[in-house]
This record gives sequence, C-alpha cells and structure tokens, in this order.
Amino acid sequence: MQMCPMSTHTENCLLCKARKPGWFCNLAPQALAEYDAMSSHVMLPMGSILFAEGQAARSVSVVCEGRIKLSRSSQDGKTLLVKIAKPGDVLGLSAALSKTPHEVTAQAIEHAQIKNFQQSDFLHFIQRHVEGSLHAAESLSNEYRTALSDACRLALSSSIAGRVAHLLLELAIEGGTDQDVHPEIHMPLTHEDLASMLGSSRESITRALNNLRRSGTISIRGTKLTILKKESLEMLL
Amino acid sequence: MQMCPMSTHTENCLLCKARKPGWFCNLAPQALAEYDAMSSHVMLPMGSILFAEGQAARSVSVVCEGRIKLSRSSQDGKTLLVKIAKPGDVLGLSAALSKTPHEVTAQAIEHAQIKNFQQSDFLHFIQRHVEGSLHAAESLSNEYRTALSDACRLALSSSIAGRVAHLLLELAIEGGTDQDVHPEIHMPLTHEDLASMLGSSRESITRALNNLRRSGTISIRGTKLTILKKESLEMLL
DNA sequence: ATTGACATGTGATGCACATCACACAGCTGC
DNA sequence: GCAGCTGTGTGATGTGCATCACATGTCAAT
Repeated sequence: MQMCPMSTHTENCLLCKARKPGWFCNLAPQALAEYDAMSSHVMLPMGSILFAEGQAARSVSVVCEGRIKLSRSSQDGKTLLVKIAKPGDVLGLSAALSKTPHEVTAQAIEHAQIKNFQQSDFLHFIQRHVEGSLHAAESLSNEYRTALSDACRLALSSSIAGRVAHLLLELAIEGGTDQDVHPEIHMPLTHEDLASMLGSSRESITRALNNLRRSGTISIRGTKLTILKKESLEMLL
Repeated sequence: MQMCPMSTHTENCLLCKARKPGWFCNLAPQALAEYDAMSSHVMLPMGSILFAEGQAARSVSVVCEGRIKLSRSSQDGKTLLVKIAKPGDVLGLSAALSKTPHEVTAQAIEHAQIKNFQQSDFLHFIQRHVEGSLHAAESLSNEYRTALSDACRLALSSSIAGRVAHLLLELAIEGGTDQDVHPEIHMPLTHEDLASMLGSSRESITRALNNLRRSGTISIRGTKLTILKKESLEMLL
C-alpha cells in the first residue's frame, strides 16, 4: 500500500486506499495532475446502474469506494456474474479501447464513489502517456486472465462440486492470505450470486456448500468462509 | 489490407498480409525499425509446442503464417480450446504484462512461422513507444472480450444446441461476411475441436450439428459451413 | 486393393443437476 | 407483536447429456 505522491490529492480521493496502487498513484506528477484535472467525482447510490450491456460507451471510470457488480444476461433471464469490482478497478476500459458498446452491465451494490472520465479524454490521455497505456494494458491483462479462468471453470469441471472448489481456491488466492494453512475468504455473496458465477442453480450451490461443510472441508460463519482442508478441494479438481 | 510502410520489410515478413494491420505496420518508421531489429524469425513445424501452460514466460510472439492452437487442460485430461491463433495474433502478451507463467498451451497445428521477441525486449519496447503499448492494450481488450463471450456461452446457454448456435453466429461475425444473407464460415475444425470449445462431448456436437442440418438451418460441405436460417439459430438463444 | 488412422454417425444406459415446491430462518420496519 | 422480504435448507421428479460401445466413412500411405 503506497501513498499517493501528491499529498493534496491523497486527501481528496479515496482511490489512494485502493488495492492496485499501480493504477494512477504511480504516474509522474505532471501526468497525474493532467489525469486528475480531467476527471470528475461521481456518487452512485446503491442499486444505480453506471452503464448497461449494449449501451454505447461514453466514459471510463475508476472505482474509489464501494462494490460494483458487473454482469451479463441472456434473453431468457439468466445472468452471469462476471465480477464484483472493488476500489482501484477500472470500468469501461475494454469498451473504450475496442470502441465497442459495453459488454457488461455495471450496477452499484453498495453506495459507491467513482472517478469518471469522458471516453475521448481518457483515450487521448493514454495516447500521450505511456504509463497510462501500460496500466491499461496490465489491467486488461488481468481481466483477460480471470475471464479465461472463468471459462475454464465452466468448461472443464463437469461437476458442480468441482466448480465450487475451483472458485473457492481462486478466491482464496485472490484474497491475499495465500500460503496460509487455513485461508479465510470474506464472501459477501449469496448462494444466488455464486450460482450465477458458476452457471448453476441456487439450490445446487446450497447443497454443494453444505456437503463441503459436513465433510469438514470448509466452515462458514457469516460472510467468513474458512478452508479447512485445501487438499480436499484440490481433489475435486 | 494496408501495405507495410517499409518496402524492404514487406518482402521479409509475411506479417504484412495479416488481418490485423494495426499491430505493427502502423508503427512510425523509427519505432518500426527498432521493433524489427529486436525480433527473430522462427519456423514452427506442425505439432510443435511454442509454450506450455504453467511455463515461465520468456518471449512474446507474433504469428506470421499458419495457425496456432491455444488450449488449457485440467488434471483429468479434459481440454478447453481457447482460440485458434491466426497471422497477426500476438501470443504470450498477457503473461508478459502480468509477469506470470503462461496461462495456455500454444501448439502449431500447421507448419507455422512467427516473429519472436525476448520478453524483456518486448516490455522495454512498449515502455518506450506509446503506439506499442496501445496496440498491446487493444489486443488484450479483444482477447478479454472473446474470453468473456466464451464464459457467457458456457454459463448462459444451458443446452448444447444453444451453445453451438451461439458459437456459429460468433464465427460468422468474426468471419467478416457479416450482414451477408447466408454467412459462410470456413471451419477447419473437427467435432472434437468444437466439443472442447463448448465444454461438451464429441457425440453431442455431432448430433447437434446434424439436427441443424436436417432442419435446414445450416449446410455443410467440407470445411465450408453455411448458415441458411440465421433466425433459427438466434431462436436457440 | 489393403491397412491403418482418424473423423463422423447413432443406439442404449444411467446419473447429475435444473426445476418445482414448500418450509424455515433472519432481519427490517412498523 | 406482525407482516414482508430475502436468504437458505431439502425433498421429489424429469431430462439432457456424458459415457460406453460399435458401425461407417474418408483419406493417405504402401
């Protein structure tokens, strides 16, 4: 967690508490000033929709506070939960770079705060600052990798139990406490959410989690999920 | 299809015939020279493996000729066919930018030819040339979008028929002849390949395709697949 | 023509999971 | 206290598809 080089900026913007300090606190001061000048702060009340799937993309945003749900739906009402964006995450990047409509819907699931950029301003900025475009590339690289992982989880683990295990292990790695013996995951996700991340039904997730609990593989207290037997999860592939 | 600005270069490198002329023929002449100087041409015999899943990433490559299969496997032998890379595609980009091991295995399924860069050279190059890092970002953006699409196909279309329809429609768009009444798809893919793109079994794909043939929705002659009733495919979601 | 390797077609079987249906728990706001 | 909502637990039922098992087709090599 590194501090933002501009002290005045530190006070104004919550982003400096973000998990990805690389995103813009690493910009050279002069680029940072420019970056800051062209951004506007926006408050998103819980439930509000920042942009929707299929909409023309007009802005790029960086999450400062709160969680934003990124999802994609099919005609018949099914929904894939793509990601829960957290402070530091960039939204609308891929749409801006590919000059295509938004590929997902972004909805605030808590009261949230973002930094907002006109798409044209943003593109112009990264065209003039290598650091910016590199950060964009890195960010997209990570999004690509997680999307690929999602696809693999869905395609390769035939059983629901396998998919759940895979997801839990990934959340544990992402959660930071990596080589912990008993990694804990903070999961403010309903079974419904998990189901729509795993392309499954709510009931199946309930049953799968309970099986894991009963076999002593995991334990759940509130939003805290603890992995007790990592090997058991890995055995489910 | 635009010509490469350096005429000598045009003769040396088949990449100028690539589908994504944006990748490096758009570089300013001085950057292009530098780019060219640090690359080496490599021939890949059919079947050879450029890199494998989990390997430390040491280079970045651009496909000049031939097709490269990108896949990912699970312990129990199942394989997800991620993509068939074609001339102009960049390989190893995401591993380089995230500084992580390769996330897929790359195998030449034809005699192929690539331009190869030491990872460090490549990273250094894009750190000094905005055009380069922008191209990288765009490229990753596209990869992200297709990976996301794959995930959605797997998660949202419950039935095999739906997944097949979805894939065919996407291949048709990608294939270029977009608003054609009866889009044709050149598909040098076996049913086995399709199955491992769709997380399904070979037999199911055979049956699904034959159902579509019999209902007059598509027709197949050799590697040429023609979509006769686009609406019927869309109806399967 | 014969062999072999690989792609495709097709039936029979069983099971994992979606779906429906309902019960209960916890929490909020009156 | 009650009502209302959202999340969770659990049985019963039907089915889509993976899986197994072969048959047939296609193309190359010798």
